[in-house]
Amino acid sequence: MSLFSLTRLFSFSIKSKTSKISTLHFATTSLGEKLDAHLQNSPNNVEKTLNSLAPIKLDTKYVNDIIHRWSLNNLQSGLRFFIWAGDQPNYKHNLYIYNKACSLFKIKQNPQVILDLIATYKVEKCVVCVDTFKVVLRLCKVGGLADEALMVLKKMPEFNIRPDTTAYNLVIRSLCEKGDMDMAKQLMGEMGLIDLYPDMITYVSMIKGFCDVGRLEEAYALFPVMSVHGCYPNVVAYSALLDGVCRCGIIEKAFELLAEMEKEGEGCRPNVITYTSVIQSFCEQGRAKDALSVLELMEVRGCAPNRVTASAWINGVCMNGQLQDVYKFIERIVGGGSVSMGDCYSSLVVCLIKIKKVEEAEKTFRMALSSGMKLDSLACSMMIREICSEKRVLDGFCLYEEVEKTGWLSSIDIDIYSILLAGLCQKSHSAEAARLARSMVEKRIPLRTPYVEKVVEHLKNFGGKELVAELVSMVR
DNA sequence: TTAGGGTTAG
Repeated sequence: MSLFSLTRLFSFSIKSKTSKISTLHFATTSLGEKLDAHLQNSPNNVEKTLNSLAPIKLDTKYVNDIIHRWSLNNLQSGLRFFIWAGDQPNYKHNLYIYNKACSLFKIKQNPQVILDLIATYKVEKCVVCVDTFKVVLRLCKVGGLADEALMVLKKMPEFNIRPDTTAYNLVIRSLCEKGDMDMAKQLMGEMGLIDLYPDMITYVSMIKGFCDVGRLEEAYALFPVMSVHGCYPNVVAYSALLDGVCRCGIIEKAFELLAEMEKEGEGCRPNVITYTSVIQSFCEQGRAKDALSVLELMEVRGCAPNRVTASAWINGVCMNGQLQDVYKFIERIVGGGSVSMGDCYSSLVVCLIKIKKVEEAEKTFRMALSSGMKLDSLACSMMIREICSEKRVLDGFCLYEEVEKTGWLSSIDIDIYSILLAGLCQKSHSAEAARLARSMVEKRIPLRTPYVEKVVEHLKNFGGKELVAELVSMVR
């Protein structure tokens, strides 16, 4: 089928979509245009102009639109608008918009823009406050600009602004993420010079930072220090340390820490996620026996494992080729009552596919299906996809129909439908293809673009014009 | 939104 006739089939849906988009765009940009005009008249001191226009009702979409426009032709003003906006009452930037600003203003490639911005504030004698700086620091943090964050922090006194604990924490966190622990440590020490004290957030950042670079002893050493300063370690602090200890593979220390957390009681006690992370970490290092000990420990402590715990363990055992242990384990964990058989077998099927034991995966899948287990959507998607990739599209389709009969296929990966349909068409299984196409139309499941031509070519002869048109109108 | 968490494909 030619591209032209395909386009004609599409034309209705495309037209209606475009008109909707352009109206929307127009509505938001008209405000932006107004702002443009004002700022063109007074390009200096953007903030003053913005304040004179206030109140402007800000939301993420509006801010997104403005920074988008200005990043193209007026980068500095765009950045200044962004900083200004982040400090307005009744509006806060979210992480999405910070990331967006980072990429639009090319902060990472050109960190100098941040320093230029501060210099401009100085020259134009802009009215800035501690919260203005915190928006800048947050932008640095999101962009991974630890050194620039530090420079910005050091500039604050020149504006007669005293940084607060949050400002310090933002910079310390940036330095920790960069792995510059010496500077982070130094900065933590400098807080005292202006009568600030590290708080729980400072300490957790430092613990995590030390662990990330393998300086475990220094992470440990923070615990007595923080207690002396009235910051009593909580489960967050302990978990950060535990995570570091696990990643370093120091098994005994991990058990010691788990015991200590339990002993410390309320606020420190490990929970299901704590234990599961440890199990996962041990499994990754091929320590299935130790992972099992953790599982026993959580049972003793009355902390019920969940499907993620089970999955971590099954994954570990499969990767180590100890498949014979898996079935015993599943019996055991399901016996505990907190995880279903279907969840365990779903994880098993996924693992088997990952280690390329596809035949065993299929056997397991069919066995689980016939014993009435509810397999999850990932297991179903991966199994069917795998069968299709072996050129057994009809088998894949039969399995799909079988699973569908059970009534729990609602969340299967929608790409699978296109893969099946295209495969059926290619192999001229016309009756099955038409059946699947009708069911896709009924469920409003879109046909994926790359498969359109192949499917349309075949179905127009066997499925009927109406069916094809409906299918094509839903392409995404 | 100043700290933290867990699995899984293409």
